[in-house]
Amino acid sequence: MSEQHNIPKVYDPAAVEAKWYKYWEEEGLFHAEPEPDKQPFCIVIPPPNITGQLHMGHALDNTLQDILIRYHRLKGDNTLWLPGYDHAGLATQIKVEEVLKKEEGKSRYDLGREEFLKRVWAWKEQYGDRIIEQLKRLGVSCDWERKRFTMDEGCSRAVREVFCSLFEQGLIYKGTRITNWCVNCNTALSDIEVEHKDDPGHLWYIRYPLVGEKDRYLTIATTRPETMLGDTAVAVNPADKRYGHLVGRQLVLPLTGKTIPVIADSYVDLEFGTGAVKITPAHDPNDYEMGLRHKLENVVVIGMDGKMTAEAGSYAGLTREECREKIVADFTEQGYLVKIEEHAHAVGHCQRCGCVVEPLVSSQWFVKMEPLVKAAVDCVEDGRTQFVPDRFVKTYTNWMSNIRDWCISRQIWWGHRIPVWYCDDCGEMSASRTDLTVCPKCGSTHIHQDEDALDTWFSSALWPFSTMGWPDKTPLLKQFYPTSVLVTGYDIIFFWVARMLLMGMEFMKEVPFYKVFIHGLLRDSLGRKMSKSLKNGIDPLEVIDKYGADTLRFMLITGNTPGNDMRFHWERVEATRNFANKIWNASRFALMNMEGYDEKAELAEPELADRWIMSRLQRTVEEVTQLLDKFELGEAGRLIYDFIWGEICDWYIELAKPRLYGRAGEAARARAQHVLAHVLTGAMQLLHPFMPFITEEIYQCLPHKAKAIIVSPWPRVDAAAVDSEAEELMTALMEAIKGIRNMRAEVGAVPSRQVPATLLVSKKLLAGVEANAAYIHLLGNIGELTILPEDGAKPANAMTAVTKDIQVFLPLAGLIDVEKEGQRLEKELAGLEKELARVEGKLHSQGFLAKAPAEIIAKEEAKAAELNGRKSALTERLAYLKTL
RNA sequence: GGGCGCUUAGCUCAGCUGGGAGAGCGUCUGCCCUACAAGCAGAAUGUCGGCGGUUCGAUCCCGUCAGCGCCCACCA
Repeated sequence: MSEQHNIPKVYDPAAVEAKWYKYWEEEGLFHAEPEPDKQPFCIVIPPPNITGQLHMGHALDNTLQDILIRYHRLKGDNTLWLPGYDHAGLATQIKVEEVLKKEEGKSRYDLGREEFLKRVWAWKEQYGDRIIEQLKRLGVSCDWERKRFTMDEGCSRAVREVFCSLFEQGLIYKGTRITNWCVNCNTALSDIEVEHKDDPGHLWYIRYPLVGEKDRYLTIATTRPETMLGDTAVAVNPADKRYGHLVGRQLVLPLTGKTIPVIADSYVDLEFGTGAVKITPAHDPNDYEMGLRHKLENVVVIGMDGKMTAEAGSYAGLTREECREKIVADFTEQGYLVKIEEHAHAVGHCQRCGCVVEPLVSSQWFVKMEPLVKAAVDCVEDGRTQFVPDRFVKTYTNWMSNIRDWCISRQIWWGHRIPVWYCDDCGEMSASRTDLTVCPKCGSTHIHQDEDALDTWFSSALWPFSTMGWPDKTPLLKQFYPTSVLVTGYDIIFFWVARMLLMGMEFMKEVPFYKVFIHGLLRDSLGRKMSKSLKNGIDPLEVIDKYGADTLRFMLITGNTPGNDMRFHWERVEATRNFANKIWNASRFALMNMEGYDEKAELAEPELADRWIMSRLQRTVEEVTQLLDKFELGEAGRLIYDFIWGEICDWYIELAKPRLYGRAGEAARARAQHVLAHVLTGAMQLLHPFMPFITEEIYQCLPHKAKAIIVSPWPRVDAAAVDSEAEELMTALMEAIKGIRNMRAEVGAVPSRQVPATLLVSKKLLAGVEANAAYIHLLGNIGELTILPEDGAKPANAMTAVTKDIQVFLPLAGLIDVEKEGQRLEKELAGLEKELARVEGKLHSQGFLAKAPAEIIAKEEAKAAELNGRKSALTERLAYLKTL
């Protein structure tokens, strides 16, 4: 914008954004060092996956963080936004395996662990920074010098420390039990990585013959007939009179010839199905528990690959699905099938690949949750960590109080390898902070490390302190832990927020963050989740390319409220782009009229518009500050929008034009320039957290003190500049001008011609209106203006607008349609009377007068007086019209 | 089976400590006036989902019903 005479009419964000981002970064303005005597403000970024591409969710999440960060930086806090990325174990491994398959036709097993990991690291080096570069385009002001990675040396050391510490306390253990197994990804999963969907299915009723009794059966109902090959019992409820006599008897397991017992267990629901349940301990979590209670055998008929095992006899080798089909066919053929019912039930799917999760027995590592939960729940319940909005506290505590042990081992290679070594000689199992080569117990060198890697979320859980140098006691930790705010979507409260609280409380003995600011999901214009498969995702980079990052950012945070989902509409992008352009043009206007501006020039006394807009700026600063402190970013944005467009542009600039054009002399011009520059600068500072680029560009062109707006001081409320008197008078004038414009538009024929007008003004404002009559001339396009006290003579044959303090008469003789004007006034009167009736109803109510606060009563009384005044003026006018 | 959210103008949504219903887009009317037609000026449109309750007063608090959506949950 430096070439003031050639400033383009349309704002072009591309060049501006690249220029300022480079400048901020090169000047080190994002960087923070611990400064113990300053108020810290810190956010750790939710680390994006190295496989990631920027999507709208990131754009929203990071815009929110950047707004908070920039706001606090302006407020003078020692502000650190600590960035980094996540190795995303399974996701990344799958991605690299895909590439490997496609390009070389090989699997990871073909390469072997070591070679494969080299490939993943290479992939990370090549593509890992892609999303970082994309984030930069959004304008995020992270301290890139401190960029961390969940698998860098420091974070890995923290992972080891935490693992070993929990292991030593017995809070990490290895156990053989039934866990969620993805037969496609070939790994165990934690409970929350399984997505339950209600799938339409069937309930098959099958009869199991009683041993030694011809034609006597016990009929069971199942949703998974193929697991019957692994049945080791049938259970009934001990209170079930229908089956009491069968408990202890033996049944023939159809198709196998095996015999299994009928057992009694109160877990069984009498109402469901037939009240008799087949028990498959190896393939169902409930049955597994029951198997333990009754010491039943686990017969594994489904393998880790999702295919039937040798135990399945003639069904071996079939997939689960094929086997089900065949079993049902065999049942039917052999007469065991009684009936089939439609039955929708929840089926677990792998979050990553979508296939049906199989509960299987395997040996896995778990974190024992119960001893950790209390501290993590207490700190939220007592408010040491607060959720915004706070309804998510309930979501969090509910989940935490029902939590089961966390399965942390994954049968993958990419990630933190479990730091446990097994001795082949003495059988000792040792967890170690450093790699072992000899068995600590027997000294044998025949040891091997556990093959599995940790759940990605294990390292994410440590992120707020592992990135600050823990387990060392670093200055960074001292200054910035606990962090100030964590910003994330409600969809990862369990995956991440909860785990950070658990680990933070355990290892730091302090909350990891004081606030959790939760936002919703971005959806497409039809309200659908944006997804790759639907191809309905909007690429944030496309929006930035077409409209600029400022526009995307402002669009994302306005018109929606914390924790709620939001739809993406291109129309809203355009509307926001228009706002950016409006700002651009207002600034362009200011600069074009700042020529010869001298900060030391003699200034004329401020006039009404100056006092008014300065006062409005103060109030806007105050409100915006309060809203930002409450995380109500959308409302804050709206207020700034209204101030800039609705007050600076629509009124102040228009009123300042005569002076800016030099028609009132140099001192008056300087005053207008001074005020416009001041107000615009203040508005840019308020807006900077939301729209960093355009505000920097404009700030740099206006007279400024700080080296850049990004490090300028946040506007402070200047009580002396608040001027209620000016606001009242200005409001009255604006009302009158709107009344005039309204009447002119009604008539339609005289918009461009100056017309005379008469004003009757309340005593209180009479002098003020007289002194500022020029505003009415200018914005009402009024020629000769007669200003009289409120009891002055009303002009005949004129249109009338009655406002609180000013009655306006436009003598549009010959132009007004008496009948139409009468209708217009009748309509206004009707609305007014309705309102008056409501107010007076209140004022006549004893209850209201007795119980309402005095200030409300006074307000209602003032309202009644005003409405009465307007009513009599209107009535008078109507009576007059009828005489014409 | 629990828990939560939403229902406000034609559309998308604001409206946070209960006191005269708002914005953007769209629609209609008039304007290329020396910042901006991505603009200016004006207008129209709402039993704030239904029903009860609390209150002097409810879009806002409580209860209930309805519709939509989400999350959690080991009843085959």
